[in-house]
Amino acid sequence: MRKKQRNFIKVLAVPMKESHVIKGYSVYVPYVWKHFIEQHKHYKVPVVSLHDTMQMLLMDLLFVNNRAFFNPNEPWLFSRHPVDLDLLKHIIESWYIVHFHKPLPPDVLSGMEMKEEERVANIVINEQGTADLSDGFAYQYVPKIISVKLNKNLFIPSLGKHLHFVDVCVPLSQGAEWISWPPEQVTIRKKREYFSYKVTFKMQTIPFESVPYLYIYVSAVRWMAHKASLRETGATVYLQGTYPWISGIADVAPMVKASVKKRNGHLRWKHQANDVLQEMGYGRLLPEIEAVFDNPRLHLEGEKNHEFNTFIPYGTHLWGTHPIGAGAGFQERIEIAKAIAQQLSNVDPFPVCQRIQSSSKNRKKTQLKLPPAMTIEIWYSDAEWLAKVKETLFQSLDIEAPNEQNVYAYGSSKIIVKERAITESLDIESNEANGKKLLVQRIGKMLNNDASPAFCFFELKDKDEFRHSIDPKDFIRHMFVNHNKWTQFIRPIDPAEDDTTSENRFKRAVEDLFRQAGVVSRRGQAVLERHENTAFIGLYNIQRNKRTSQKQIDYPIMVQVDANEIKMALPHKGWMPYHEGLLMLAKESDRLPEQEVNTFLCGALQQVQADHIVLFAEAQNIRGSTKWFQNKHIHTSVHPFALFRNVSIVRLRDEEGGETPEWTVFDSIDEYSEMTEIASSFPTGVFQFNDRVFFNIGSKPKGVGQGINPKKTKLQQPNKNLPRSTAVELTIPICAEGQSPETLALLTYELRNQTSLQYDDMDTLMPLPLHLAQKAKEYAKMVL
DNA sequence: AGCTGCATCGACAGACGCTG
DNA sequence: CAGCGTCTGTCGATGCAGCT
Repeated sequence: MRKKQRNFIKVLAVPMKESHVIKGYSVYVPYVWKHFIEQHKHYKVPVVSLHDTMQMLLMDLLFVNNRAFFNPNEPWLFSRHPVDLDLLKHIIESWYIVHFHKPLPPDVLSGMEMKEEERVANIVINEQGTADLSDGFAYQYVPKIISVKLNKNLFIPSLGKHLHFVDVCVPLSQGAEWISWPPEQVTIRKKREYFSYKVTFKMQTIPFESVPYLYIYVSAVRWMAHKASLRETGATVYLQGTYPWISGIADVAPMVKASVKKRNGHLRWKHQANDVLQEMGYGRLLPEIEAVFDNPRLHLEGEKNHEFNTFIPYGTHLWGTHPIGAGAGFQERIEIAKAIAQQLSNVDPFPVCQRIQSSSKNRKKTQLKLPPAMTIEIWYSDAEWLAKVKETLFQSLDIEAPNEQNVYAYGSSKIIVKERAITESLDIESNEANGKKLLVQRIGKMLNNDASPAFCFFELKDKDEFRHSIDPKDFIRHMFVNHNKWTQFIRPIDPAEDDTTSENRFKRAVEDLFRQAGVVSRRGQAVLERHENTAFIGLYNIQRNKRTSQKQIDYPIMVQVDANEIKMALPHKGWMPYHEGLLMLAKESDRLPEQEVNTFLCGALQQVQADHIVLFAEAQNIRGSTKWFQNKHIHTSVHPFALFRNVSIVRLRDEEGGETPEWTVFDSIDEYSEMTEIASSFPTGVFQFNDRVFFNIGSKPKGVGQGINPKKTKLQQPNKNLPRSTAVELTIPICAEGQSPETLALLTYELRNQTSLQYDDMDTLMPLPLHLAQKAKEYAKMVL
């Protein structure tokens, strides 16, 4: 049976058409206090710690302004209700004593005042019709203020009940957050487990949209019910309880996020929060955090030993896995978002995006396009491993039987295979004084001044197994690059590994080696040949910091794919074949001054011979070095490459940092009018948002999201992983003559869809030239 | 104009859990 | 051998205001 195609998606984003006027109460930094803090420069007054403490103790605060000490026109604290100044002073004084072991001098806080105030967040629209907010703080406090006003008692039809949400006081930068409380309970393996639904709100602008949008994300928080131990040095927990100084609070108390730190193997509250409370005269209000981690279930079951219950959300920074699967159910996710959106607007405010269809069909090529000549060296220590690599290699090249000369033909390409034994031990204790030098010597000895270009497989243990010795991977790659050799590592044969996993491992390794030689999938080659006179170019800024590289690297590269060749351009070096570019990258990558970036890009573009050039760049990567790609600067006619008439530009923005919205799917516009969304799992395709912005949903690896019934709620399938398929936002500001944003959007998807040799059965997140550019990063200079 | 201290922000890393 | 999605924490770059 043919699967019915879903033709519409609805984006879970609410347009914020009106400017917001917020009435509240503000406290400004008193002059004496500001002066006092400044006098204490030598102390490094940890203002952040004070702010975190205040946010934790004064739940009513809408925000704490961390910059207030430097900006006398901005309020320090902003609250919906009048602030109890005596209490505030008491908190500050107690905090000071705990941190400095002496009392705050008298009168430092005497000038503290509270006043009623309005803040205005106006929507300003630039000449391109793109919205921005007049008040820079608005991106942070508007979501908070909107969320505070909403009714949090929501009826969720698929659950057949109401969910009650509580506000979570989070630091200003994290937007706004709700948690459903009491938590949901499920029984897994005869044990009771807990989770809550979580809603987060974020303000986002979208190019060429005259209004900002409030993105609504619905996810799940899985609470730890059994002993929790930290893998990392810190964690965030949720606190819920009654402060002694607050009376008559709502039926369900709000929550606060608080930080926990691990020092010398022991857990403690960050900012000495409990000591501050004790200093205030309330005793140790917060529970001993180590006891909470030992038995979190006590707190979830509401046993009242202390004023505050503490809940530990599961994260990968904790050891072990959680019996409940990640993610919220598809049904509830939509229903929760809808129940919220309906309060913000009378009509259904979610924008609807229609699918755009491509009519073109590709015929898969039968052969891969390889370089004319290729030498492949296999560096082995285990004969069985060597045989396995050869077998996999021959399979990929359709070679029936090995011959004695080890020279093979594939299409018009000549392939030479060489076997080379790893004769030196590369396992050198990390405490060996000259360890690194020794390593370089030994690798050099094996290479024996042979600088003939070759693609090399190298048998090497996993990183984990070099825990007590130096990991030679970077040294090998570096030395090999200097001898014109590309490296592909493959782990030794593991007897515990099952056959299919092992086969896949070797197959993917062979494919990744071919990728380094600039080989694309059969389907990818067909796509490129259909667009014969078009050059597809990915712009990518390689960034590495000092932790992973000798020095900081900030280096733009370009990767061009067309029907004939895959090329790379480097600053001051121009275009060269992709594989040569990789070697060059290892030697040349550096910091390129910002003002030289555009010279490089334009210079390289000038040498491109094609009827049509399509440039791809990832927003989060490129907008730092080329400001034009930022939302507020992106433009439909003025652009950095205006010299070239035949250029089209596609900017991609992915999910990182919550920059793309969630969505839901449905079949037809009739269903839309009846408001009957179908919570489905994973459609793919391109959906149009406005004239120049699209959302592209790519396919997932097979099996991700399988075995999930989208009609069932999380409560009905608690142990299933319910992934959130995200969309990539495509912005197409510039179209060459004869091109339209629609055709370019479809083209972009075509270049994501099964074009990578290694993933020829699924989509890559980025289109082929960008994908290859990102992959080149591994060759940028590294730590030695 | 250069320095200092604090704040924000983006990139990155590492982990799990699912997958091919 | 990899991918994506999701989470957390760390680091370095950058930006700002005030001081010298």
